[in-house]
Amino acid sequence: MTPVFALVDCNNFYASCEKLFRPDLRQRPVVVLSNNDGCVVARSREAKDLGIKMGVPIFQIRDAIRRHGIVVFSSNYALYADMSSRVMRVLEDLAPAVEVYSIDESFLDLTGVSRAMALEDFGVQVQQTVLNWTGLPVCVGIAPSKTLAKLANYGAKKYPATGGVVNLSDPQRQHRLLQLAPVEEVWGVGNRLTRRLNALGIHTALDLAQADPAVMRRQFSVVLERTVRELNGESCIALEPVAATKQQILCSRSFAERVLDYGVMRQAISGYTVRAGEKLRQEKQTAAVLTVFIRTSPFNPNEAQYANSATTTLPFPTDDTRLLLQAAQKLLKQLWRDGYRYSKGGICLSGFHQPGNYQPGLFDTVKERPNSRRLMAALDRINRNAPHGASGKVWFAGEGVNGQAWSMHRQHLSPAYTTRWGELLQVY
DNA sequence: TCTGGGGTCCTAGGACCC
DNA sequence: TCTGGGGTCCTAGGACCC
Repeated sequence: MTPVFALVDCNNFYASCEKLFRPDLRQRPVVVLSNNDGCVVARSREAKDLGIKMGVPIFQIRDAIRRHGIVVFSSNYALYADMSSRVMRVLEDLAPAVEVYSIDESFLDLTGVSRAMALEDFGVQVQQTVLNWTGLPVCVGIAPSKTLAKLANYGAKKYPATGGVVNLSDPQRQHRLLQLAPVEEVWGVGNRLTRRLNALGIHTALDLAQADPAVMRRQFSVVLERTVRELNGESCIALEPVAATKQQILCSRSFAERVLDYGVMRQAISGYTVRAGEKLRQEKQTAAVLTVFIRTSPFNPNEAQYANSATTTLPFPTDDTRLLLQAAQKLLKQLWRDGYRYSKGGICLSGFHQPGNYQPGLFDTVKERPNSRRLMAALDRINRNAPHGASGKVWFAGEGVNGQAWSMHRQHLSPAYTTRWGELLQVY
């Protein structure tokens, strides 16, 4: 049976989440900022229509914000993650198999559904149900490959006459949309590839679909060959309903203010390390490799630049924050150079093993401390149940105890409407 | 003055093996 | 003068995604 995929994608997801709890903003332009209130990462329809570009630094559009009364939010990931899981639960109710692809997108397996009902009707039903049950608008693209389903979704968003549902099962409709779509809209074709493809005279998705897969493989890679095949309706990328286990865990932040002091940097890196350890234990993994990196801002060419990273292999894979902290602090000491205005730092864990599933070397003498497992579990339990803010939490001294000058700016944060009792929406 | 965070996969090249 | 062939594994870097 030929496979059928749907891509369901929330419209302007972060902006829609913010609007959901602020009916007064229904017709107003809204933007959501990245961490640290740095740049624009989501825009409502109205903000897009005003020409606000994705990724633009906030300080460059201060005028437009004032002139048009654009409403600005800091990103509120607790809210978005919660709304996301609500949407995904609805989709899981409706479709036989779901692959959660990102915070605001899922692929559905609709193979065989057309025997029961028209695919367009199914798409509309998905759209209506998600809207009714979560309040969030979505678009649906349906096609015989994931790449075409993405493109169908692009069509559904781009052309309002579609009502937000596009079914590309029919080859003639495929052909028409491929002709209209610029090649950079194809899933897997980014900036660099677009430039190289344009140079070869490939400008539309149709041009790419008609290219020779073997030539694309030779000149580019097996990835692009697959894209070409997928654009022709040949499914090469399967639905993966079960999320693959992670291969790395990264924790990094830009600092609210430039860091010049080693002690401050040490606190920041320690904080990221603690957070990475929590994520690691959530994943039920242990890590054997740890990388620390620090850098100055690359945006100011007049300033002295320094960016460097250091990696170490731990004596054995561990999820014990104490050992991660030791390793991270040692690496930071190697990396640190006085006299720079650091803008960002972070740590990355990799080389994962399942706990207890590791073959030590014959002459290894170091072992996990006996209380490690229970201590970390207790730590996680306390911090998970602690009220928000520092009170009631336990932490490592290395994270620092007083005001953290490096921690994020979030000047325009909305309440945690759905995840904190104290911040429930109130209706008078 | 001010520019996000967290991931994945592929490839080329070097080290090393017999 | 003239120095093989075939393979694996690892890593860094580059591309992509949202």
